[in-house]
Amino acid sequence: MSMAHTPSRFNSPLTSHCQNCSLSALCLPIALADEDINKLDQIIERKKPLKKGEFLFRQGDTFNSVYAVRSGTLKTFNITSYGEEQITGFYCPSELVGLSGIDSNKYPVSAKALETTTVCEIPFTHLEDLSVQIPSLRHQLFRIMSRKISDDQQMMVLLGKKNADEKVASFLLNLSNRFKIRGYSASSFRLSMSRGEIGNYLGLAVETVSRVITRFQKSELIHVDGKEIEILNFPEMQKLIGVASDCGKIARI
Amino acid sequence: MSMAHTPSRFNSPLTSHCQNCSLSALCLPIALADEDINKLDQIIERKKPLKKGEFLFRQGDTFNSVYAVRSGTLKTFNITSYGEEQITGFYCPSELVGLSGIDSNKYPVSAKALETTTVCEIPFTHLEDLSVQIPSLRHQLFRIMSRKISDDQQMMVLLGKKNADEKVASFLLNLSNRFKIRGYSASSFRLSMSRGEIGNYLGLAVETVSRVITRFQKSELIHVDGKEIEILNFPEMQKLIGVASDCGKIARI
DNA sequence: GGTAATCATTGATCTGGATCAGAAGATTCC
DNA sequence: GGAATCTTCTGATCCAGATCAATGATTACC
Repeated sequence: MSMAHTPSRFNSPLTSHCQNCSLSALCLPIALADEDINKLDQIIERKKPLKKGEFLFRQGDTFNSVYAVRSGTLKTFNITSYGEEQITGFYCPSELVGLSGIDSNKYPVSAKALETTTVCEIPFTHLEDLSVQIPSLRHQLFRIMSRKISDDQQMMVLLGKKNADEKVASFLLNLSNRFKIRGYSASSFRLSMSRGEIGNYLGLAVETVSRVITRFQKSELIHVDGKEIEILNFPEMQKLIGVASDCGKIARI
Repeated sequence: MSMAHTPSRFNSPLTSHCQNCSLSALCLPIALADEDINKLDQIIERKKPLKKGEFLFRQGDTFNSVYAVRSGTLKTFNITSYGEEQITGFYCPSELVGLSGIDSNKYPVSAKALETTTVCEIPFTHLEDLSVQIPSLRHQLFRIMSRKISDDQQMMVLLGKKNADEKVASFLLNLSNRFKIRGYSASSFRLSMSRGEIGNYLGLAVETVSRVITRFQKSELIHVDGKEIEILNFPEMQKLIGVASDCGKIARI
């Protein structure tokens, strides 16, 4: 399945194998033996890049694979009964899209590229088979799904309890953290989604997102230039979202 | 690990093994061979009932097991930075609690009984081991986690885009459906949670929940007597939440 | 079985963020 | 390169649902 001899598919010479991929430390094969990485490498297909606005898959399509983002950004979304879109997630490099399709064998959401985006396609039946042979891969897979569940639940807390300022601050710090984890700057980055998409995701109107961002800029929490964001005052931003490191203790009362 | 000879643990004679459990068709072992159900039965511990208000586990506790609800209801919740509780889910019989703890090896939420509740404890390392031996169990486990991810995303749509009427209607129909699946009446059931807990879960004030329920009753969509709910007009209720069976098509535009 | 505590309901008022409207910037695409 | 189409921003107005307040109805607990 490796692409090395399949010219019709996209294949950057330097990252055409999991071994050489710059994301290898972040992607699935954490701490896999060389031999195991080879096995994983065998089942992965590197697809040609998606252009902005192209679909990776559509709500209702038959589920066959999960996808690891290699570069670029994707959004996943539902279409509500009135035909409007509800964004359920943004996916950055090294993140896995499509896990929600396992249950019903259809993707319950659509996935669309926000900019030019490359992904690795991982046929799920192969991944499942491989997970039997490689215990650490299996455990990693359970962990990734578990992580997704707890992240989504955090998102439910955000949507249900937080006000506009807290929502936008949480969003920016969450992105910052994801960039940091993969070695990019935590304080300075580019938003690949529009204000409208941010609002849609956070349950806010575009105008509100715009106003909050302007307000944050005026109070020198962040500096904004179009889609370029710089976080100037981390402590204040964190105070805004109420970083509660002592949740466990409070819960104990 | 079977409880048959361990008097210190709760053990109803009729449901002390997975084979005899009335939930067997709903719980994990879908379509497992007898021999496989036996293996699963070996690792499961039947715990003594939780009384209303007791914790199954607390946010921050070390993760060891997932739990299948056998009778009663649980809620899971986070404590926000201001010490208020945010409910992230309700769990009915045959549903699995605790999956979000796999990733960090700690439960990221607390789980508390809403009424007298019995659970089966399933040590996760055993379950993982067993999932290697029994492919259908492994696949079922992936499906359950995948299902949880798509359900939570539906919940995000609800919290982000729906108004009070739609939220309450969705909540009632969702419960109705879960009761129906396990063979209880879909139209008549008892709410084990308070109005306050419903509001907390849906991102609404208690008063709003109360008013919506009263309004639904006045327009003869439902009949309410305290915690007893009867759904009188399913089509209208479904219209309210916009059952869109043609989402896939709309998404295609 | 009686008192305290919690829960549910209803009414009156207030407000955060939605909606409407318009005016600049950016992008896209012939 | 310029018209058409998005995107962002800002101001004015409005409203769904929060908050405040008060009174019954249940439930829990000595």
